[in-house]
Amino acid sequence: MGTVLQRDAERTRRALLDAAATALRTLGPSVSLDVVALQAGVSKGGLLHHFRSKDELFAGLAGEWMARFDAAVQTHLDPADAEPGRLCRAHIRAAFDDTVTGDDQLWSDPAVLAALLAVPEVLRRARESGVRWRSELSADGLHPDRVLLISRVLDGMWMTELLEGRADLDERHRTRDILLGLTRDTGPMIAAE
Amino acid sequence: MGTVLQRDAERTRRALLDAAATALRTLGPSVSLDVVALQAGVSKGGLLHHFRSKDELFAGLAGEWMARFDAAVQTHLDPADAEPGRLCRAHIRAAFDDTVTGDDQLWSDPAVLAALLAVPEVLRRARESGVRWRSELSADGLHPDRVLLISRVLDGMWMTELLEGRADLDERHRTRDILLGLTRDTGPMIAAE
DNA sequence: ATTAACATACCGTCCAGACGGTTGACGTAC
DNA sequence: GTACGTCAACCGTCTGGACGGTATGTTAAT
Repeated sequence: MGTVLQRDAERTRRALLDAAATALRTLGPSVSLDVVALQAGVSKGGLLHHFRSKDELFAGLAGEWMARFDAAVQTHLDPADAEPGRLCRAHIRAAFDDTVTGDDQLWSDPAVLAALLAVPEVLRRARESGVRWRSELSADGLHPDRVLLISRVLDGMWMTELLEGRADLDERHRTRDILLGLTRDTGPMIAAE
Repeated sequence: MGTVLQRDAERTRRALLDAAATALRTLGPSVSLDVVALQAGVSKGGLLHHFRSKDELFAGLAGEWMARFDAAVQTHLDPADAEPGRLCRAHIRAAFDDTVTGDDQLWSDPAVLAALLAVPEVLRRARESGVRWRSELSADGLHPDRVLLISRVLDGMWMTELLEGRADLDERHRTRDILLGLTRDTGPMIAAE
């Protein structure tokens, strides 16, 4: 049968990351390793076996966060869509996906993101991904001004959710539809021209 | 002559807040009171005289930040502008003001903002201001969709600067002009209709 | 003299990380 | 198939230092 890891290391690693995210959301970046370990049902020694330092734990969190982000975008890529702006549309649909639930919901909590970005080392890593996403979106075939606007709005969603909580469904749908319209050349033009 | 405060309490208070912001940017929210006090040229006892606890210091930081934000918007309010969207335009011009310098620049550093928002208590206060700004902008006489889009983009600027650094001048100007155009009913329409 | 504005010394707690152990899975040899 | 070596996965404890906050002095303005 499938290789069952000895004592399921991967499982505990996941549990540790989930616990860290949970604790981060409620306690901010000042969480202690003890709390995370306890929450994950592991001793502190066990935690330090998987992440040799607190920074490494945070780095792992950042990696997990970005991996989930990439995966979410990938999920929302429409195979039937071959027109310019398809990647933008995937980003938009991923950002406004309201069907996420369970553990995944934790990782889309803006408070977790804020706590993560407050850690200088994490911020450094996030910047690298930031420029990658930027270049990918730029190569999506849309007018630069449209990409510019869409990117800023998507970024803004995080900040807005952090400051005002998640908006009601109607507003979210309006925002999403405006953005999706911006990805269609037939949609209302916004760039000066 | 003008009331010179005894031993210039106001001055040291400012110095403490500036030092806290500086330390916050480089060290994240785990900054210690000792570091802040040292940086401000004050003993820890002196710090605790002005801010009786660490939370109070953070609360003071948040208050200062929001006060500076309000002041910046106020500065960019055009008295000669009486048309709908004047408050939105002030927000936009404030967000894209590149002439800020010196101490003020520190307070417009997104890393400071991120570190602040990671503190749960600060986040709570920020939320109150968030809904206030929102209602003010809604009463600015513009189409709701336009306000929606503009607000999101302005919020997004913080996140973008945090993740990618400040964009070059050309891009900033383009973004600003797009937004300013959105505040004019004669500008290109974006709302479905 | 009184009070605000600091400084100094100190205490109790918390916490990151080190360290030495223990347990269980897996291969290997017989 | 069983005894054994080995290595990753994990546990529990300890410690040195950092850190928030208190308690108490000291100085300057009014």
